[in-house]
Amino acid sequence: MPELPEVETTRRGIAPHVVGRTVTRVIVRQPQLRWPVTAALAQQTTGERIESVDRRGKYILLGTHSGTLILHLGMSGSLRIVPADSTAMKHDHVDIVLNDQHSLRFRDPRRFGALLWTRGNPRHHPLLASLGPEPLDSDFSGAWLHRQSRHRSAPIKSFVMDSRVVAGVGNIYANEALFLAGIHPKRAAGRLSEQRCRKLADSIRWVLSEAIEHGGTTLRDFVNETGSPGYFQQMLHVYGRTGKSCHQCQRGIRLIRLGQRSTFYCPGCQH
DNA sequence: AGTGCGGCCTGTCCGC
DNA sequence: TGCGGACAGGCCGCAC
Repeated sequence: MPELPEVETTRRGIAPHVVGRTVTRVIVRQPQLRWPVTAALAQQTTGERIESVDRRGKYILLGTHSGTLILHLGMSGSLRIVPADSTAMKHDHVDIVLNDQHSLRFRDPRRFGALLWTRGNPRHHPLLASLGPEPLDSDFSGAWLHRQSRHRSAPIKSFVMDSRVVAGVGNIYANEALFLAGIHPKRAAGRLSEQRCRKLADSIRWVLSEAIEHGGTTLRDFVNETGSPGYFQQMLHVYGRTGKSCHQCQRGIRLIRLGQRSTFYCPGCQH
């Protein structure tokens, strides 16, 4: 479910409710997520005061004095602030109970999400260490994209979805950014000019920022920390629009598979 | 080293 | 209405 804008929307939503609070208890109803949620994690987190809520790619980082709780929402995860005594639903796997009678509740039907505890700098954690630049930071640019893509034969869409190239660009926004940049998703990454790389970097940055401003894209069941949906879906140009007419040229949007992922593009606008 | 695929899960939707 | 199969927003880890 959540791509970077949804994760950022979640981060901003929960931050005011968790920063400064202390974890009084961690309730694990279903430990089998992407990696098992251990008793040690619950023990290490309990008693810690949450000092910061950061994001790196699609990871949410809850910082405390002695370590960091790393959260990933996977495909179907969500976080909500709920009264601590509210009834847990079927897929509410973990509650981080806070000292204000509220809980940060992690729900994840497909269980591709993750909760990990790490001491020391979370950016050095194996899962985060090899992530590329943040797409909204200044070190991500057309020049970077151009340099990284030389002599690479992979389709440009797969390339920008590689988290080592740039962190957090998922399927929806990869499709949308390529449309905005006028680039065919199958084009070999290494064959893009620097100018087109610049256009693509700008498009990635623009589409992610826009989506964050609109509270994320609601597909199926994305909801923010209060349970309300995002409004970016109506802004999509290609994602999920197979056969519908292009907003720019009226031709039919096409669907192909690229690296096992649905890939949408306009045959008139993207080359 | 780079590329492409299988697999982890549940829920939903579509065609028969 | 029921059933099987395909598919879904992510990403690690493996084989080539």
